[in-house]
Amino acid sequence: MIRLSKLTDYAVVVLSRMSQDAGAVHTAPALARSTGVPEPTVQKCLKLLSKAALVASRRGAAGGYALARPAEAISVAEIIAAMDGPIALTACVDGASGGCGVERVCAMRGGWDRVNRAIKGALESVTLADMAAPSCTTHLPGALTDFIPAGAGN
Amino acid sequence: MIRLSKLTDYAVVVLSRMSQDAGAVHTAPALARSTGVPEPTVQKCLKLLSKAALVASRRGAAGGYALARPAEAISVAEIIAAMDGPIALTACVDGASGGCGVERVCAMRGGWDRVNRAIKGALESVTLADMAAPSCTTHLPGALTDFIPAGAGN
DNA sequence: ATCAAGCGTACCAATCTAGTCCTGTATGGG
DNA sequence: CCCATACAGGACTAGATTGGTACGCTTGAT
Repeated sequence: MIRLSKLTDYAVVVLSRMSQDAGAVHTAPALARSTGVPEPTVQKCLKLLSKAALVASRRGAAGGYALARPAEAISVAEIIAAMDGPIALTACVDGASGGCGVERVCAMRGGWDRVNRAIKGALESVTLADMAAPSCTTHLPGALTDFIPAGAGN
Repeated sequence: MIRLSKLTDYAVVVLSRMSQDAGAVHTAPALARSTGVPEPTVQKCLKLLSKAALVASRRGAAGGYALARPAEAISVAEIIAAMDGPIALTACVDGASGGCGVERVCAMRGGWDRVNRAIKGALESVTLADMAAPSCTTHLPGALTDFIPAGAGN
């Protein structure tokens, strides 16, 4: 399974929570309370997100975090890149020239690159607004089931 | 980084090596020698691949492995599924109902599913033949660089 | 019968991730 | 002016996952 780190998952949750009051300043403890994610983890997420300039931080007594951009302008690809680093499938890709000792392997990097680009495109086409938005509307009981194509995911 | 396991990477290498003599029977030690991948690892890969019916195994003294299908009929998605299991980004997706304890999170599963499907499509569109073939043609220098999001510090 | 080669399982080691905590710094209110 | 609040940054620990290895068993040709 191609695994996405939990931190990224949490980040999406936190960001989508923030997008419900876009422009408002949210403190880390408040976000932890409203999302159910442990507070230290929320802080860790927000720190990484602020480093990536996806959220704006304000220090001090009345401080907190706010979305740096509207939710429509934040892609899932950016969130993943902020949390997990560059989006790449293979170790060969991220500049590790010494990593893959087998040289003849590299002959197929072009193929991986093609896959990588397709995946990146898929991730960029989904915004935070898409994830957070009328979720309750689409999230009917059982709606998820037929949302998944037959045989997909396996 | 969305990480693909090394086993999968090795599997592609081994399979592409086998596709150079499609139809022939290759022994695990011979494949290990010709690819540079450690022999036990090759064995592990081939076992998983034979379980997934991507390669046909032949036991006994003159045994070995052969591609079960022509390289054009084997997609990267199948290889990944054989090695790493179902293709899915989040833990929520693969049937783990108790996995994500935060219920309000699940409101956005529809969004993840959309991403998952796009990724799966991308992986299915690339075949083993595409990976093994004249890849050097498509592997332009720098093509990889602009794939990685700018400022995505690891 | 013997030997080569795959099959299966279990096991160990290394790596990576998740989660926590601590110390510092800035801001605003009393 | 002082203190409480909240972010910033890093270090650290525990856990899980993965990669790699080692055994013994089964199969089939010679």
